[in-house]
Amino acid sequence: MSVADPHTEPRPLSAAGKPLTSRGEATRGRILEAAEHVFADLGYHEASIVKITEHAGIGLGTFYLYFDGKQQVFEELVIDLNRRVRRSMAEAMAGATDRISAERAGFEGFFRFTAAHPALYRVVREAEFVSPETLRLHYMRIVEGYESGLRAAQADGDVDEALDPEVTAWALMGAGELIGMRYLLWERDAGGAPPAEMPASVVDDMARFIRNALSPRARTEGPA
Amino acid sequence: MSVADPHTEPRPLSAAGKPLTSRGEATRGRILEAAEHVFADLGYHEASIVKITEHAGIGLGTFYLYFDGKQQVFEELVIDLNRRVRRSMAEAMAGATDRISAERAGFEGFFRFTAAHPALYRVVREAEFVSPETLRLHYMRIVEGYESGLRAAQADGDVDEALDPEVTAWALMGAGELIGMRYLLWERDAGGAPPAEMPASVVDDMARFIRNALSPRARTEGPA
Amino acid sequence: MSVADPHTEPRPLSAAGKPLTSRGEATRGRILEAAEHVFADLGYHEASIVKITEHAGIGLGTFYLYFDGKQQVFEELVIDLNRRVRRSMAEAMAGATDRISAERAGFEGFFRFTAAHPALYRVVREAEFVSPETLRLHYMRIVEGYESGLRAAQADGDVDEALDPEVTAWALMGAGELIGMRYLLWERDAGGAPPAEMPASVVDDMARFIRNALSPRARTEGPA
Amino acid sequence: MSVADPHTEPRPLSAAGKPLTSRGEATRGRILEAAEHVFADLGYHEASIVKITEHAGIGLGTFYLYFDGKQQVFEELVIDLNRRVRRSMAEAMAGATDRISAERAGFEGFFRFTAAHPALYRVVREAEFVSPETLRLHYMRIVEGYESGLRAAQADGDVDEALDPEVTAWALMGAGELIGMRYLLWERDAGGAPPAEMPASVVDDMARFIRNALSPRARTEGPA
DNA sequence: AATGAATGAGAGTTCATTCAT
DNA sequence: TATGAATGAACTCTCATTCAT
Repeated sequence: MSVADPHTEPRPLSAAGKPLTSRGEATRGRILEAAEHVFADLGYHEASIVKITEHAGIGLGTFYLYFDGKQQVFEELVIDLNRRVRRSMAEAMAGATDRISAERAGFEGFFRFTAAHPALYRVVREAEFVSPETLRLHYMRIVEGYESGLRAAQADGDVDEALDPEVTAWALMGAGELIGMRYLLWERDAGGAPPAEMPASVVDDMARFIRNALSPRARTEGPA
Repeated sequence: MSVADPHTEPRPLSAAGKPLTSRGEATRGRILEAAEHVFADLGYHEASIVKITEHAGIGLGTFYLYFDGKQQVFEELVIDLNRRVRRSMAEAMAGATDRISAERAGFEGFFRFTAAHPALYRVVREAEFVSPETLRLHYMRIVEGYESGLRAAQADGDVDEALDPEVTAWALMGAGELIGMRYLLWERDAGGAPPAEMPASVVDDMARFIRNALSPRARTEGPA
Repeated sequence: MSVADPHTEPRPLSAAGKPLTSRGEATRGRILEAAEHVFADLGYHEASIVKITEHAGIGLGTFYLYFDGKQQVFEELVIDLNRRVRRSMAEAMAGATDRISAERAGFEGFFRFTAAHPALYRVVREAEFVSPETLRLHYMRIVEGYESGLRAAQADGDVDEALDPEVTAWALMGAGELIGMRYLLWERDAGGAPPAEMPASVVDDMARFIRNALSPRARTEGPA
Repeated sequence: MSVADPHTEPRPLSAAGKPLTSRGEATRGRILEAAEHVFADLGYHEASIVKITEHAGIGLGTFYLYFDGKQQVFEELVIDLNRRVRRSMAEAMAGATDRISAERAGFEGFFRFTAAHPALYRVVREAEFVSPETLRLHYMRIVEGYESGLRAAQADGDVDEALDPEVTAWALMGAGELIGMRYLLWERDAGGAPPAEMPASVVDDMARFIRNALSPRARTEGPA
């Protein structure tokens, strides 16, 4: 599993499109932090601009100096989240030597991030209010690096050549995401809180599933 | 892929908990139809009771004779949707003789349903407002039959014994669902509309992925 | 304290003004009983026709066969209450020989009734929704007998001739009523419930107050 | 008759609990004025927030910046009314030299206030919706000063020692209140409007009643 | 005589957004 | 650059009343 470079820098502008002073940039940052906190806590619709600005310690009107509205700040947050997920995955995969262990490491990175920000991730997944385009991009960005990684591995003979890299990449992404929802968000431990990290056994089972699915196999049968 | 029996019948009651006359039952049905339409069109939050009752051609107050509120109709719709998804899958799998083709058929049934009701399925997946319990149940119901099918197939030697049936079932569910989102909801054809059915090539690629992941393999290496 | 004869009979008619059959009369009675119960429990505005008919064990529409609406059934109830209050007072005063003890007995009758139906009495007193005319009549009916009783007692030399009978009657009525509110409705005993009867000491204190106010006095001073 | 000091100052806060700017304070004041007008005109239940804000000439949402809801403005109004009643009574009693004339003056102050705001006073008295605690406090505040005044006068020998000061205070309060209702609210003059002030003769009669009730008397009989 | 499904005006309340300061 | 008072459209929900059965 590999992902596209998540280190592209954002370009901070005011809502009117003007470049920001350093003071303005600081205010903008505080709003984003507050927004992440509030959205994760309350979900998109329960969150309100008043709550965000109160949490940020600024006046209500100030919000509109930096953002066009609720939806816009949310979309920005999704884009940022996407960057962070991909970074978490990229870092986890950095030391891997072969394809199979890289895959496993990638998912570990993904699960680690989800476990660290469960509420935030849930809000994004349940995002009727993110524009479909943004949501599609969110997945696309993660999947596209994955897909080219698979292609390369197929060329090296590390991954079954019969698999379509695109469909396979989406399938694995979906598998990983639902596993994350199932074991990190919907599972409650004794205290009622979601577990702090993905159980090792689940990661092992997932890795075995992936290895099965991907590794080249001696074919004796005819085509599917 | 197998699913728990989706043919359990609902028992229509008024909001006050009383049994319905046939006239009442008809009205209730019209509300549900209208609600499905409106939710699919607008999503949960943009939908409103007024829009639903207008669409149903009834008075506003009538809605509250049959449902406690917006959330309750929605949850009822999700439960109904779940029943229909499972029926669609069960029917598709009915004729399959071996495990691998049954799996493929199950996903074809799933994709067929999603393609037929793309907006509705999207609303359910993006469902911050469904109670987490309902959402979890939605997946659980689908997955649990799947899981026991895997167990049985493992006993018969048709599926790799090294796989954990639970994790595998969730992984495949997630894979199928995201594939559905990707190729049915987010893909737009020339006319801007989502495609009416899953392209055959994608189904083939998915089937190959599943066969790889599940079929037993001669093991020469040690454990992962 | 004396009161006008409270034994005048009501004339049961349907909402359309027609005389009732015995079956209809029974239904009407059940509605009135249920209404008293529900109004006392919930107050005027929290009470609803549905609750009343449910309590009466009849259909919703049936209510409108016997009453014009919510307000009408309430006014009827107030009139009935008035009759019962006056009866309770009249019975208490029946055995009294002299004026002073008759006064005391009258208040005891009044307090006894209030203690037996605290919620109902409260609802009537707090009756923005009773037509002002009905409310005025409620007090008038009680006070008018009182007033003529005072006049007679003045003629007999039992009550201070300098007092205006009308003003005095209203003053004593108000005194008694607020004492009732204070010690029966607003006072809560240990268990949180209002006391079941007026404490004897309060009745004694009240009686002393009345005796002071009413009994003729040797006048040595000039006029007030 | 004496009353506890009614000059304590209120501290205006927004609904969110924040201190107000002078502009905010002005708006809040306009809402209160409008609310008093509308409540007095229509009673509690017929009054609505829309009517209040329309009368105040402000937007609907503005109301909720200053008050939590209908009930809260109303309770605030009752508290304010209570303060004004007590002030009116205190001012009337200020010049009185002896107890008896102080009592009379107190009632004159009370009647003057009721005559000036008849509708408002009626709404308060008929207040099923004021929390019982608030209503009880309303009376308590007036009565408690009254009661201690009676005690002091008993010590000085100006008031009959045999009377219980508490019961007597409530009795006189009730007497005065019902007299107010009777002659100021329920009495209509030729033009159909309630009289602008309490007729002097009624005040005289009331004063005589009070003097009788309170002044010490030579006792030759045994206890009541 | 009795029913209860249907109605819709109107209630209280929220909150993203504007704009004068 | 920052503010927060003001706005009003839109929401969910209630319930007295009607009327076809």
